Amino acid sequence: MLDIKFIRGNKDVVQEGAKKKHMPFDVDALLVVDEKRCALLAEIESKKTEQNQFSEKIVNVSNPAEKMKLIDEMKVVKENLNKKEEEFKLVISEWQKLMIQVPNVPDISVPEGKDETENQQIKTWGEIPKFDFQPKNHIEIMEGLDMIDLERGAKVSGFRGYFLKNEAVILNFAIWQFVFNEMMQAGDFIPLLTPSLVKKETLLGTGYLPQGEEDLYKTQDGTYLVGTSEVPTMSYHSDEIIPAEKLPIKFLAFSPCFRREAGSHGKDTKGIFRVHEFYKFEQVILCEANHEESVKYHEELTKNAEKLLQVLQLPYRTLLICGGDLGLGQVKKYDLEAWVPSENIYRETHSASYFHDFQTRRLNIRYRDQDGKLKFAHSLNNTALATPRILVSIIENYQQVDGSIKIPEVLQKYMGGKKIIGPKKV
RNA sequence: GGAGGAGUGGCUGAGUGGUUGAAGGCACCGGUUUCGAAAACCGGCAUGUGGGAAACCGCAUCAGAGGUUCAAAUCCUCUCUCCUCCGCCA
Repeated sequence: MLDIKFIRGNKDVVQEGAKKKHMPFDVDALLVVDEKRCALLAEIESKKTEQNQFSEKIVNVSNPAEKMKLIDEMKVVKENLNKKEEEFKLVISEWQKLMIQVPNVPDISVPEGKDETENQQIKTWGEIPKFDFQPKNHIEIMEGLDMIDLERGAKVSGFRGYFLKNEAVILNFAIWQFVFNEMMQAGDFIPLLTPSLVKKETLLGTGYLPQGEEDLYKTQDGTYLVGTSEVPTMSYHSDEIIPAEKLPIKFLAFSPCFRREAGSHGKDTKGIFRVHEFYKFEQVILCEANHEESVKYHEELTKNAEKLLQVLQLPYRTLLICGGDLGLGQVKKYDLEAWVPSENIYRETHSASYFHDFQTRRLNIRYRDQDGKLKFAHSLNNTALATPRILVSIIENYQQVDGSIKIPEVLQKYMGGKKIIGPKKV
């Protein structure tokens, strides 16, 4: 959510921002409603002043007849007030509806573009592996080593269901250990194991609702399954005033993640690249309300993730996300994509964005500034690592001609020194 | 799942229809005192929003939403959260 005062004073900036994000939003329409709201509010307030003054009089009058007369007079004032308040209810609900739809203004450095096809590659790292054999995809490799059961996954869980088996499980645990240890060394992150079942407000607060309803699983109790631990983690400090000296607060959050993938029908229907449930370590930062701070930590979060891919020796590239591919609240976003040999392309593994105070305004997360003023903090987040998706890249890049998989060096110590998975004995 | 109890400012805690944004205490900030500190004493101390150059003034806020009333922290309804007891349970 943006500050209405900011919107009033910078209506062109906000409108241009929406345009850059290719989001249909009419700032003028909002401002018309806002004006109505302000006018009605002023009217109601002056009527209430009158009412309050009358109340005071009524209290101080001892003569019963006079008191009755005043009360009768008040009834008229009250009736008028009620009418205005009914009117106001309609206006305010319209206003609120519009307010939560105002897109945050993208940074000046965000490139123009209508959708993901116009994102800009700004960096590549690592050497794309050359195989002297036809590389298999992760499904073939994993099935060949009895590491996955997709058929039974579908039988038990439905479309996009999967079982990881045997070494895949060990590898997965090794990755978690690795990520956790690396990240804990990387900085002052507070490890957090979060709920994955959350209340609606958390999703509104982080900006996943109202727009993203169809991609969320909802329970019969009105709660939702999160698509990322960013949601509970950001909500952790909601409605709080954080002591300024505690900022920045950095979380390394972990949770299962659930996504309906409603907008991705027919995409990546095989394997474990796109699944309905997965696990993710997420980096979340709350910092002072200052653009430079946000930028600084955005780069830091991105570097942390890059470091993990580099240590895993996975070739990747960094994308600067264009306006049309940004979310409602995002100011700027980098995606990291790791190399997938079977498809001969890079595919997304990380997404780093910052929001300024868009989320904290909705979640009411504040701190007291040096000059004693309460301010909404800034928020940012980035993936640390998600499984099983990262397995796709690891397994495909590390595959051997005999169908076995070399284990990335940094993971070996988490797998009892094992250096290779397979090949399967016949 | 059943039966009860509770939710007031940074904390504690009074307040059960009428100058209550809310007593008292603690914490915090300023001052007096002191060589300095502690103690004591004096003063200040919520947030949001509208107006104003400012002083200051209006409105709202006592978990949240709605209702009753001329008037609600106080009465009624629903929701949320917490506590106690019983049942069930990884």
